[in-house]
Amino acid sequence: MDKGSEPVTLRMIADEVGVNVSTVSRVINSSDKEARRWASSEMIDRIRTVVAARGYQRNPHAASLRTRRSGLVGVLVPRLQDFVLATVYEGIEEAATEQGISTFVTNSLDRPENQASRTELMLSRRVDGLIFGDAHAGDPFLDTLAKRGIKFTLVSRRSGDHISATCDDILGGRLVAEHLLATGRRDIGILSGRQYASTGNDRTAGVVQACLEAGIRIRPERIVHGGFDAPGGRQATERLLEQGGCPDAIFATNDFAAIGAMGVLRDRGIGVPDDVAIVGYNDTPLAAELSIPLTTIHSPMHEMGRAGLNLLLAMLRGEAVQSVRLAPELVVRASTAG
Amino acid sequence: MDKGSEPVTLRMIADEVGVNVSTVSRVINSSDKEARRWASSEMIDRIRTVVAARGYQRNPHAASLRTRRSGLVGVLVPRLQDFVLATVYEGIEEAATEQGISTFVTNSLDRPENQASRTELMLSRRVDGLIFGDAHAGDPFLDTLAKRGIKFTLVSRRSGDHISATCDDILGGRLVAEHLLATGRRDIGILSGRQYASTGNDRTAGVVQACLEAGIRIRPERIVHGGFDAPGGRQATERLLEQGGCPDAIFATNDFAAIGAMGVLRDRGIGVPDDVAIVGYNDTPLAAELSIPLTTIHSPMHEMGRAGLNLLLAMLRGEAVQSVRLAPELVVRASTAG
DNA sequence: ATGCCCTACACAAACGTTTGCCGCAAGTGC
DNA sequence: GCACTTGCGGCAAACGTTTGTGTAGGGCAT
Repeated sequence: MDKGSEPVTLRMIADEVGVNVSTVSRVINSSDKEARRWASSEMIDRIRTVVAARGYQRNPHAASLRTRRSGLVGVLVPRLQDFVLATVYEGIEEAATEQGISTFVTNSLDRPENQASRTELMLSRRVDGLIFGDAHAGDPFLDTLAKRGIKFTLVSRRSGDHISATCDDILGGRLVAEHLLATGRRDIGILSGRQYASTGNDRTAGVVQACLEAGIRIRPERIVHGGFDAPGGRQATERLLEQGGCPDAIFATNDFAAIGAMGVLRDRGIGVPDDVAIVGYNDTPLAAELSIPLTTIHSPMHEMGRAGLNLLLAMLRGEAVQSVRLAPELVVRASTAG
Repeated sequence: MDKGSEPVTLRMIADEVGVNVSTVSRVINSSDKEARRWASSEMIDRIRTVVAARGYQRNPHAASLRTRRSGLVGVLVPRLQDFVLATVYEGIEEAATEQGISTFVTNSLDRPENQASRTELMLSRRVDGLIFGDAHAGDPFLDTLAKRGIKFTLVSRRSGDHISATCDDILGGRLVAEHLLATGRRDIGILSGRQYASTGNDRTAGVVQACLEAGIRIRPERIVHGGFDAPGGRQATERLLEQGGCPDAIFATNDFAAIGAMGVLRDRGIGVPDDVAIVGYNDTPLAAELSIPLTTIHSPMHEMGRAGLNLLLAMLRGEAVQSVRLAPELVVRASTAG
């Protein structure tokens, strides 16, 4: 449309219509019916057509300066390379676009110093609120943030009583345990992920609970921590195997960690699923494409992101909100067959 | 620091120091030496200390309104879930943060209507420039954008004469061909990716060139198109195999497509690398963890992102810039052994 | 005719910066 | 003694919105 020319302003269209900018502003920012409070029907039409004809676009800086709202939210994730968080962010961004707001996203690499500095950076950009995908359990950082009056929600991981949109990971863990027990497995090893992530902790807790209810106790050395990626899964699995015998099932709290685990087992000539069953988590598209298709838990990552953003928006509107817990779903494939 | 109180403004610190806001502004926005043009050394010190003590943060909306520069750049990618583009974006974001600017990123899903609408959305947010990771070869969209005077650069894919930061994909293709030929392969099938992506096209062209120079002609039906993910690679491979016999090597222009290809071969009982060698592209972390570790081309994804942003910034400063072509590197693993 | 309430706008003051220009005093050269 | 620079800083006008308040004119009841 306009070819590099000056952007059209409220005043320009006000002049063209022969009316004050205030009237134009009100008409633009009101619904059809609401606008009638401020202008006659004909005037509304004239303004609307001129606005459309000139291709007027509100200057968001001027508007934000005046209203003290930016329509911006900041998103912190451990790492965007991680398929899971990337998907969650896609959900956030999709919902944000629907609501006419924009998002900044950045990696914290799960390092506290980054979380703090990146948060301040977001705040200096005057975001209206924040979404954290990298919450650390028991970290006072979020508490102090809340005390400063900063609005935020959590996605993927939960922490304390802060509002969050997560998968019901405890239930997810239970589903895994029930499936493994039903298929005759009795000695379950768990790649539990990072100690500070509620995701791995809850999934692990779910397995432990369900096993206990079935009369099976999981020994502490069967639970190992490590990164949520393939190399992390590899290392964790090696530590697991070195600590005395091979379990007959391994639950990786993340599909990528499961892939790393399968690498180790292949190297050692341990058969999957004959010698040991493997279960992942998140139902990554890769899970179905692996040499040995992976049994896993489908988690609503996209929906978690959407919910996280909508919760934040509700908070910003001053509504009382409650955390959202979405349902996981078991997907059985070859890695636990037989 | 400040506990939810009113944000501190330029006027507040000006009043506290007992000086005009203009002076404070100039001191803040100048280097140590430059500031001496506007204030005495003692005054500079006093202003600096008060600014630090009060924790002053410039209001970017007010500044942008005045300067008509936002310090924002928009980034369009096909999909953030894609590891490759996520990594490129990490590079962009990292470089952006270093330069004190912020980025919006959004998915276009490689659909032209999204590219257009998302671009307009970014522009309505008053971005200073754009970075496209989803350029379509021969698409006039970018040309019209350039004609409108909008500044942008391309990453990952190139298109026309627009400034871009890419991997030297033709060279990458040649490296693959040379390796396969050297290890005795003669009949190469290529999963070429999307027709509109220069990445797949250039990589394919590189193979074809190198083979031709070695006196080997690749038949057109050996080149199949498809998605850059695992399911895409699976489908493309199936079409490839149905078109008459199995080649003794398959070059997937993307690691994930290679994984899909390996799935098909496994299903059909075709041995890798004995019956057919497989090569991927990008050297994803997963490549080394697969059941059959994947020979692939390492491409500087992160660096591409950094270069793309720095090129854009140079353009915005009005400098004359040239496209950047980064070097690929062959990584040999088991999938082409023997 | 008076008072009053609508409708349909207009006025103007912010919001917090940046930046062109002006001014004053002290120094400088002659 | 003069004109002239130079150093240091103030003044005020923008940038483009939003929003509280003001106000004409018309209709209505009294």
